[in-house]
Formats: sequence, structure tokens, C-alpha cells
Amino acid sequence: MAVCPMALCKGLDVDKPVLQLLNIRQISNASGPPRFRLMMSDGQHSLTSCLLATQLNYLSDENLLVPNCVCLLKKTVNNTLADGRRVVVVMDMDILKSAEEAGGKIGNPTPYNTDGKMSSPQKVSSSTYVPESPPSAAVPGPSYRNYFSPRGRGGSFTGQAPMKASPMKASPMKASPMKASPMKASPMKASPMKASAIKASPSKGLTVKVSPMKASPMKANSASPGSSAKVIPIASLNPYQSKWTIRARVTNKSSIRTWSNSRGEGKLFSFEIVDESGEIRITAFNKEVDKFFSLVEQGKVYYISKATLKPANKQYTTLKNDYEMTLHAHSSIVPCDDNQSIPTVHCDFVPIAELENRDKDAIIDVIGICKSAEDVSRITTKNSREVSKRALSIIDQTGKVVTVTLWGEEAENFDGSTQPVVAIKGARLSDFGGRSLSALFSSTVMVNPDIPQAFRLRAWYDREGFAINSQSLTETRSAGTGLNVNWKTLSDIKNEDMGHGEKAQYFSCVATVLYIRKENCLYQACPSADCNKKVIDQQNGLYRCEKCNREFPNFKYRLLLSANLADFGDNQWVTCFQETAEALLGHSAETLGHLRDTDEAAFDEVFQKANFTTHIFKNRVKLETYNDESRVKVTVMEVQPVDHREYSRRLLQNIYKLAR
DNA sequence: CCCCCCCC
Repeated sequence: MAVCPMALCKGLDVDKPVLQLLNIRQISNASGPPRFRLMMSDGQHSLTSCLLATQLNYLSDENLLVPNCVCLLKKTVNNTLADGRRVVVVMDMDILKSAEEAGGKIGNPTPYNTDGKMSSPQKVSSSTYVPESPPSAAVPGPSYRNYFSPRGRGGSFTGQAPMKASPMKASPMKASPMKASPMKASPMKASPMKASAIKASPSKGLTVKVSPMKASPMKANSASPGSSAKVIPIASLNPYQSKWTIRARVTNKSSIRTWSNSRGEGKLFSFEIVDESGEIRITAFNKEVDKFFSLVEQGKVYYISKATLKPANKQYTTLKNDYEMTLHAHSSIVPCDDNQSIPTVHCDFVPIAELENRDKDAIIDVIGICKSAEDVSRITTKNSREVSKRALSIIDQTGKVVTVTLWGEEAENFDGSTQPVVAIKGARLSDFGGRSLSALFSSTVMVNPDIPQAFRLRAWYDREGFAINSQSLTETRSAGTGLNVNWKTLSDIKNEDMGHGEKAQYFSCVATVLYIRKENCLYQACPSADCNKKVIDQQNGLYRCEKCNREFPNFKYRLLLSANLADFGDNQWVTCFQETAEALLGHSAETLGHLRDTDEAAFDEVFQKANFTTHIFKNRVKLETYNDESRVKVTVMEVQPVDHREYSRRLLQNIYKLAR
């Protein structure tokens, strides 16, 4: 063991101590995310005054941080609490050995107190480990009061600013607390007994629960600024009372919009606010826009009073409130600094794979890694308005990808180059291309939000997600862009019994042509536009089509090629019809037919030249049975040039697959 | 008093 924990708690500059976790306990914590207190040991002494920074809570959630595991503390911060006690906050750590690997407690450590005095040895037991009130106010690390860092609609990319204070500051690729050091300990290795330590974690699955409704709104009375009206919950607002003040957080703020219609013209902006009791939308028109637009900031808390309540038009809002609010000349909005009891954005993230089962037009929250993003483009809507749009492909731990479209400024400002985590509250599910998502005016788009789900996603993606053979719920017609491609190797066809199901399967592969059969590759087909049926040479200058039940004085040549393709693992006979055959041979069927009839050497050369060329093949595979004999038939649907970037990506996936 | 939520 590298260091005496006493050195740690005295704040010496100890470089990355290796310590054993003896105990982990969730501190009773009425609000905010759970906090974990750790008992660490260097084999000689134990230290109980360690706290896990909340961004590392996932280590506990995932049963990685269990008693007896051996940890490398990569970053710690020392804090002195109000009562003089010292705590060591673990900001970043790696687990070097799982509890199993460590094989029990190392040595017989005796406790240190944080004041540096030794306890008597007989006190070394779990009973000395008494949970205390959470020292969270003194603890650095991301503040979970501003749980999200939502991006305001009206302007700059504020969503990334709060990241500066978090450990995810550098490149998002490096943002994972796991970084490059893989956890040696598998979650599976944690014993059931030890798992109980984390049972209390409230953040299970993909649901974010933020700031529980703890403090009564009434509590704010004393802090109410110079108003006789009492602070009441949003849920109790109605048009029949006038003297009230609410205290609420802005969760979504629009930009300023103008209108012009038969009833007049003007400008407006609106914002949504939330308190412990509920939510409501507030709209400001004209003069009130000038007065309040810059004051009202996304994520901040305000006292609001003297606004007009009116019934909400449910047609235009998804907020759970029967009323909405309009500001007028005497309305008051006053910033409130004491805002810890006001909840922030609440998200119920739907796993991407689950979107398949949700109804069209459902409003859902989603979080994923932006695998790729289109360039921004301008489109004209049906109402001949111009708008910017940008489609993102996001992936989560379900391995599924879905396309999300951003609009307007959000589309223009989005930067997907670092593959950030993207969380969207209130996206609308559409059935375009199967399933896809669209951000609405009421959506909140968050880039790299400072939340546990984002940390987990980052860790998952950087470790394995980047390489998985993901499938998109959104089908796009532009095949071969590398996103929604069902990449397979030729050996996968056999190994995965592809095409054995009811429906044909489609896959793409990078493969090299080994051989193309010249024999019978061309046939004489019916010359009518949509009929490709083989015609019968009547030997009288006429060609008969059985399908059209007609005779023609001519025919057209069509290609039906058998080709043998190979990649590093296998080879496979495939069939190419007209278009794909033409692409493979680089000549039209007509030219080839003519060549075969006039210049056999040139005809042969076309086939020679096609040999050992490498392409991306998009294929259909289906088990076909005739005469009691079944075999897998692979038909090439598209032949495309190899995109080297894509090819490298494909290679990487294969290497990864082989390594497993 | 707005109420646009778009495109493939």
C-alpha cells in the first residue's frame, strides 16, 4: 500500500494513493443525489472521512465499488466542514482490483480520526461507522441543484458552460470518469451481500429524479421580497385570487418571436417554470418582452407575482396545468438566490430500443451519444418558411440508434464532432422511417448534461459502444453512409444462420471479387419497359415473351451474374442482377451483350478487370428451398465504392469482435 | 394578444 491515509486527510500532496475500500455507506441525504461515505484503508490504518463525489456514484450503482476492492484515488480534494472535521472527497478513481481479486480485508488496520488522533483498536468495527448529516454544502464537485445544463433557445450554447466546473472538462472523449483505465472488476463479481450497500440508490434505470419535494413552499415566506403576498405553490394558482407570489425555476425559455395577423401584430416570448408543486407557462408580450426578456434566464429561480391567470389552451401545451400566465405592466419578477428546494428539470429517459413500442406523437425524454450528425441544411416548409435543420444519430446502451432532428438555432449551433452526450427533454416521436425523433419548440436540448446517465453513457460508449454493430430505428434511404448499416462479415452469414427466418435479412459487407462466372451471365429479355422476362428466340427473327404473350422483333440484354466474393474470413457466392452487375463489371448490359457477340477477348477482359476489385456490397440473404434442398441465397442489392473511412471503421469493428 | 413544432 502506497500511503498512509493520514497524509491524505492532512491534505499533503499525495500522488494517487492506492487504498482498499473497507466499507461504503450511503449517507442520509434528504435532497439531491445520494452521497456515499467510504472507509478506506492502507493496510495499517483506516480512514472513515472519505466521501465519494457524486459523479462517481455510478461506480456504486453498478456494483463496482464494493468492500475490499482496491482503488487508485486519482483525484481527491480535502475539505474542512463547518464543525472543523476534515473530509477527503474522492473526485476520480480507478478500481484496480475487485473485491474478489483482493480476497478480503488486507491487514488489520486501526482507525485514524480526522483530527489525527488514534482511536482505540477495539473500536475498529462497523459500529464505529456512523452515518452523519451530509456535509454536502462543504463538498465540492458538480452541484446537482442545477442538475441539468439546459441550452437556452434564444442564444448561445450555454449547455456546455457548466461542464467547465465538472470533471468532464477536456475533450468529451476523455470526459468519462473511467477514462482509459478499464475497470478490472466485473459487476458480476460483486457478491450479493455486498450489493445491498447500494440498494438505497434512488437513481435506478434511466429515470432521473431530481431534488425531491422536500421543502414546503411556505418556507419561503420570510425570504419573499418586499411583498405582503405569500409564496404559494404553482399548483394552487387560479384566476380567482390576485395576491400571490410564486417561487419557481425557469425550465425552458423561448426566443422572441413576432407575429402579424388580422387581429394585429406584436412580439412575445414565453417561458416555463416549475416549483415543488407543478409547472406553468408564462407569456410576455411587447413592452413586457422589453422589460423581462433579458432578466429571465433558463435554469434560474425567481419570485413572480401579479400576473394574469387564464385557462390554458391544451391544444398548444403539454404542461400539466389548467392555467397559463400572462405578464402585464405591474407584474413582478425578482431573482431568488435561495433556490435549493426548487426542483430542476425532471427527465424520464426512454431507452432508445423502447421507442419502438411507444406511440407515434408521444412526447418523450431521450439521452444518447451523438454518433454522427448531418451538416446543417436549410429547408422550406409547406408554409414557405425557411428553417434550418440538422439530423443527429444518437445511440444508447440498448445498442439502438435513432435519428433526432434539431431545428432552427439549435440545428445551427450544434457541434457533433466530439460525439457529445445529447439529452432531450420533450422530444416528439414520429413514425418517419420507422421511428425517429424531432425536437419541438417546447423541447429542451442538453449537450453533455452533468448527470449520472450522461457519465454512464460516456463510459459505456468509450469502452465498447463505439464499436458495436448498432442498428437504427430510423431507416434512411441513403444506404452506405455508415450509420444504419447492418455490417456483417461473410462468415457471419453461416455463423449467425442469416436468412433462416421468415423474412429476408439485409446486410452490408466489404468484400473482394474472386471470380465472376461468364457463362450464362447475359440473357435476352423482353424489350417492353417493365418486363424483364426471358424471351424465346423463335428462330424467325422474332422473340416471344410468355409473360406479355407477345412476339417482338427485338430483345434487350440483361445481366444475371454469379460472383464469388471473399473477405478475410470466408467466401460466398452471390447473385447480381442488372444494375448491380453493371456496377460490378463497369459496363452496361447492352455493351456487354454486344461485346460478347463481336469481340470475345474484350468481353473476357471486362471480367478479368472486375476480379480482385473491392466494394461495399449491400445484400439480401434468404434461405431458399427447392427439391428438399435448402441453401442460403445471397442477392446483391447495391454495389458501392469503398469509403476508406468506413472501411477502417469496419475493420476496427471486426478486430474488436475477434478480440472478444 | 401567440399557438410556428417544420424536411425527408
